[in-house]
Amino acid sequence: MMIKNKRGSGINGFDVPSIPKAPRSARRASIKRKLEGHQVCAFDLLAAVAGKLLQENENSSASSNETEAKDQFVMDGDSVILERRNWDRVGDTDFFHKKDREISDEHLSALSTSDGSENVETDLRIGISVRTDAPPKMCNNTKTAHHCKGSSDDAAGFEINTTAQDEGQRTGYLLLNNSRPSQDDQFVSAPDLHHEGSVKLVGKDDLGKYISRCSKSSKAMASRSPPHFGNIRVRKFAGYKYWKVSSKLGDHDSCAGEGERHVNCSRKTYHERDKGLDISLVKKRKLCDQSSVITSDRGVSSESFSKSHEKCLHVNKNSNTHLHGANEECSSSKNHPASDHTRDSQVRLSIKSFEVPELLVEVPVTATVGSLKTTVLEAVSSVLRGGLHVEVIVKGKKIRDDTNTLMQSGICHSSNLDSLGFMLEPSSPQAPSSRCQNDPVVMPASDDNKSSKRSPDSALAISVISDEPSPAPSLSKQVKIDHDAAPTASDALPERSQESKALALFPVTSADPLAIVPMGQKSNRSELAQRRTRRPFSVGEVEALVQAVEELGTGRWRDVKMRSFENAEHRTYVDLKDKWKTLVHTAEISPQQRRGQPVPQELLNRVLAAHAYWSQHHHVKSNAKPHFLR
DNA sequence: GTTAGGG
DNA sequence: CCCTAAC
Repeated sequence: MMIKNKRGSGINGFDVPSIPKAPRSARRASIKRKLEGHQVCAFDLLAAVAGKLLQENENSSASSNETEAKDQFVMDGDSVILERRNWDRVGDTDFFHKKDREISDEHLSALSTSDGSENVETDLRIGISVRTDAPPKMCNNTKTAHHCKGSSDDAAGFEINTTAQDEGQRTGYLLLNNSRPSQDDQFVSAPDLHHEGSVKLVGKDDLGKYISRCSKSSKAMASRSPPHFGNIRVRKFAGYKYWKVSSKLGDHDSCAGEGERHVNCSRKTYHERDKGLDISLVKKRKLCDQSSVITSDRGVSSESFSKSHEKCLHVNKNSNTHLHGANEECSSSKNHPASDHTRDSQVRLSIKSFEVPELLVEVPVTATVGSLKTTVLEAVSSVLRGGLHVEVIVKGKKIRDDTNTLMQSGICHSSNLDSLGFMLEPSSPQAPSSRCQNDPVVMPASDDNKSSKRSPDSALAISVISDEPSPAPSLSKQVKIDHDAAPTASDALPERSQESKALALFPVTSADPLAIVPMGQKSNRSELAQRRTRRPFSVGEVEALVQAVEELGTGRWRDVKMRSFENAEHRTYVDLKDKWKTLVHTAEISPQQRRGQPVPQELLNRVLAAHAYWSQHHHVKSNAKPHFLR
């Protein structure tokens, strides 16, 4: 089985870059991320751990009954501690007793770079303390997590328990089911998915409901039909559950009590609930001072954003109530009796789901379903391993300046919230370079500003590309066929190694067969529509283009397309027109000013000649060849 | 649907 | 590469 970048189709010996070349924006974001605060670190830590577990899970079938791992991650203020028993079995000993005050990407990466060769059942709990204004001693207030331990099944529960005394408590949960499907038929689509034909990778339920139920009756949870994923596309990967804000200082005690109760939730229930790959994240976190967010995974719309003037917030574990009255329960609202002014200054927002990086998976049609499942799992794990960070997207644009206020960013009125989106991005590009070629290779999809326009609930898409030239029609519905082989004359692909990096990023457009369908919202699709991945023209393509223009002129782009780029479906005639435009420009500037893949001067000379000719003979766009071609 | 040009 | 006006 081979997974590769879509653009790599037709290219043998696909060279997996050690560091996939992400668009500048992505790289910039990655760098920037390192400068961000604890929240992001905590967030990424969770993602990294999730990846770790998934990875292990993948290899866990042989020894599923082995000793249970019991570990703890604790982020204590600025520090991170991971305690994990028998962690050495998976080779991350060095990191996992690390207490480091510089939580860096490297650490997070280390956390998740185990080769996973050993099977370990995992049951982790993460305690995270996000310190804001609290003095250092407040770190001692961190609630150390305790696992939902118990049975030896292979589910894993994470808990985020954050405490900052001067801000009340914030507690959230990341629930990650690390179980493996025992049978293939567990990958059928869940009947309750919103969209048939799509596959969810995520737990659909609110963890709050889940845990609540778990607290009451583990039987009920155990009997629940599991969320599923399967088929070819994984549609949704993770939803961050609600968390509720209250400014009532007195509330956090009860909240903490709830949290403790959740902690005791039997891990077995997790396991029994989820077969297959199921990731549910319940998370609560303070985004910025005086701001709180209620999130749920119910859909896409952004409908509430609660901003508290208080510094106390706590988790409302009852998911059944999180959609209503959240804002009203903020003591700030109560303390300042629901003045319109107060309400106007607040934005309530419900994050129905996060968009996570797209993955591309390529498998031969002769691959087994089981191997496909493995591949998908690998894909997901790969992304999670790299860690994630959150991007905020307003009207299709990422808000990169974290210092902007919501108002400055246009996140203030409900009308604006329609175009508000969140996206999870890989913190660091995966570097599967060590893999042998036949191993599944998964790359995080590109981000750039392209994906920033993606539909907000386009959580996770995995495009499966067939090597078969003409797959069965029925298959073509589900399998994205790649016809992106370079056009006729571009076989040489001298820039191949360069391209192979860029290839790592291949977005799925909403029009693609495997595109993700918005769950609840359709109106903002245009604003969040996805931008195509940049695909530089190869020299061969340029030559083909020049040739065609020489013969057809500059006003017949559709003919050019049909003549020389008929099979290059990713090149529209507009693309060709644009490329010609840039070619002319390139030819007119000095070589020193040119950038990108060098175009042979000979070709540029032909560009200039053709451009000059057709500028003069614009009216002679007949079939007659220009004189310089005769 | 195409073309042309600005962004 | 996107968007849109103009055809």
